[in-house]
Amino acid sequence: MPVTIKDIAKRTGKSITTVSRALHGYDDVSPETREMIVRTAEEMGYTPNLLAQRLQKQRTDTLGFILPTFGPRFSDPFFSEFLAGIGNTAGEYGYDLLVSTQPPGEKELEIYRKKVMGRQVDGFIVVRTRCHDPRIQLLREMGTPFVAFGRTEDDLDYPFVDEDGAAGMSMLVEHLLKLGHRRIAYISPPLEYTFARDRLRGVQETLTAAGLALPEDYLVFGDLTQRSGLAEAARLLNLPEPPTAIIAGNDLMAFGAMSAVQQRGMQVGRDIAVAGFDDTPMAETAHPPLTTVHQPIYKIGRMITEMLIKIIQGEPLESTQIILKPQLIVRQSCGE
Amino acid sequence: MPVTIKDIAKRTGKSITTVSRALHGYDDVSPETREMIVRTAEEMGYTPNLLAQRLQKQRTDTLGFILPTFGPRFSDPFFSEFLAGIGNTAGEYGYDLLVSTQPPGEKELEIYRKKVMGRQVDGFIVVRTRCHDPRIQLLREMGTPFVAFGRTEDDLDYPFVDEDGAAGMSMLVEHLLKLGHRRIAYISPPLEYTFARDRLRGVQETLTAAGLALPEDYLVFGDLTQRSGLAEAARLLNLPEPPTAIIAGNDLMAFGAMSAVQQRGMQVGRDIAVAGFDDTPMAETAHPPLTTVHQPIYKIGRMITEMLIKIIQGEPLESTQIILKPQLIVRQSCGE
DNA sequence: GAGGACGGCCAAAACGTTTTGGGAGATAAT
DNA sequence: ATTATCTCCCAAAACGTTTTGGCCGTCCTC
Repeated sequence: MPVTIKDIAKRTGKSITTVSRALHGYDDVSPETREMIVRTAEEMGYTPNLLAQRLQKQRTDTLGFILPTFGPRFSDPFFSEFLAGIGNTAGEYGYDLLVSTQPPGEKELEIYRKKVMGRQVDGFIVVRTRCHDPRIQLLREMGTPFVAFGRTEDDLDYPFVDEDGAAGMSMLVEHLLKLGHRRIAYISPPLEYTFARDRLRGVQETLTAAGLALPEDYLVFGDLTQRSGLAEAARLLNLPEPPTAIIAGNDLMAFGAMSAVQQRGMQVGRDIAVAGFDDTPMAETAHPPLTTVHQPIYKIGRMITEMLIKIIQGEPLESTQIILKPQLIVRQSCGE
Repeated sequence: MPVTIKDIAKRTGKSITTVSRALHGYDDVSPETREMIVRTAEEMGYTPNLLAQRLQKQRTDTLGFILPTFGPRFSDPFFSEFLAGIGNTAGEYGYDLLVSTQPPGEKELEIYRKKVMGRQVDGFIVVRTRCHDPRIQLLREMGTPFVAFGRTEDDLDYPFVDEDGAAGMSMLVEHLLKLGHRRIAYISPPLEYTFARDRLRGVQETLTAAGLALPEDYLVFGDLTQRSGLAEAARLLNLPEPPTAIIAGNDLMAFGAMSAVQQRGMQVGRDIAVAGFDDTPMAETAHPPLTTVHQPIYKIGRMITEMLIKIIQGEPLESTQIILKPQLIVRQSCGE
């Protein structure tokens, strides 16, 4: 039903070859013929069949991205922003984006394999790397181009962009120390994520350097959601000697922690300090506005996508392993 | 480089046809040959080339979804949840999901057209319909299967799922009236969206029915972000006679409104009531927990995807236009 | 006027599948 | 012995492109 190149050939009386070449601006077709072909193609509403094009070209011009969803109430500002970054960039470069949703686990790898081996994508974007990330190992084995957001702890050589979470936490802890806090607790994301270890290390090292430590009961673990931030903060506040400052491993848990504080009638920023990590858009308009470490998620999405496209196209990269310096954003949630 | 069906044929000494048929379980190949072929295919690590398969089958098994992003700091829990719904469902049914990001406007329609005409997708999911939605008109014209989240005001016959926003707002307003509120303000999303008119109508009609009205200066407009909720609520609170209750057209703006209230040292739920719409996961853990109207976004994503797949596969639908009854979720942000 | 260069065009192969329409040989029915 | 019916298999066409290699004139050059 749709118009093919063959239809145009028939209509113009030219060969398929000539039509194809005319439409692609080759110079071995005369200007008049080209003009004529282009015009009829337009009239007939021709759009190339991308499947056929790709089969022939042996390239898909498609990037793969697997969204690690957790349960139905999946809602993380991190991902919408990141997705916007990679989506926009891919679009600008003429690439499509194939998105799958899959919680980490067994079937996850199967999807990666199938998309690659089925030649559905030219490359992958991997997000939220884990310490020993099977996805990275698989992609390396298969020789598929990919770029990751985050490092692993295996000493693998692969392209990534990451933010120096340890440095970020360090800045944050120093800030709190300077404000006089001595009892600082930390709600950590699950340690299977590399960024979680990284951030925890930053907290611990900075405290140690200051002659303090992170006591065992001041280190609790959440699952990155607001709900768990609330629950864990509540536990911290119930301690016989509760902390005067709570750092959360991401903004979402920090918001939860703020709610926990407020639920007991205390005031965030005055009675107790709360800080996050990520600087999601909500951090600015929360009450009180959240002190946090900025992570340019959108920009990282763009960078990763551009790197991946360059790799796919065989262009050289200036640097394949980029670690961004974090930036501390001081707002009111830790007081003055 | 990758293994093709031809390689298997060569290795097994059978024809391409037989290999293909064996792998698809046709019964005109003997059990022994089939077994042998399947085994070697596995040994050789064969994965069918989906491009070729699709070109031949004239189906893509892919659904299209265009994420309407607004600027780099795009972050809306609505979309992550919706995306999870459609992504999971598509995956279960063996469909891929092709996601583009594109702000509404000129180029938007071009993308829809290209994906359809380029035979990249079998159908589309349209989200956040507008009153006169050019996307719907285009898709209808092209005869592409699609299902929308939301209605339009043109009287077009197309499949959709929507929630009865007017009824939801009605319940919310009644709740506030019952609590004694008489000065109720509304922060509306842009009226180009059908759901915005719907919700506004619900607010106005219910107030009118109660012998009240929505005065002009109590009706303000935000852009669905938390930031604009904060700004507009601030304007409302600056009025000579400020409202005692603020309803926001979505949760995100409600959170902003809550911040605005708290910034002036007032207490949400005691000094002033704030309510939202959507019941995003954050509503539950905000402080105070937000009274809002529940919208089962994940489930709607699932429903829409299932409907679309049925349409594509030519199966009959029980109902093509579904309007869900909303549910009021009373929490503490409007007091007792 | 022979040789070469060039401009404009095209047939055919290729990409990796699935499907169509048989065909060969064995067994069963007449 | 002929015909019919299976069982197992295959060659070739098709899906819609791009690319390869070459062909046929015309125009120039010596």
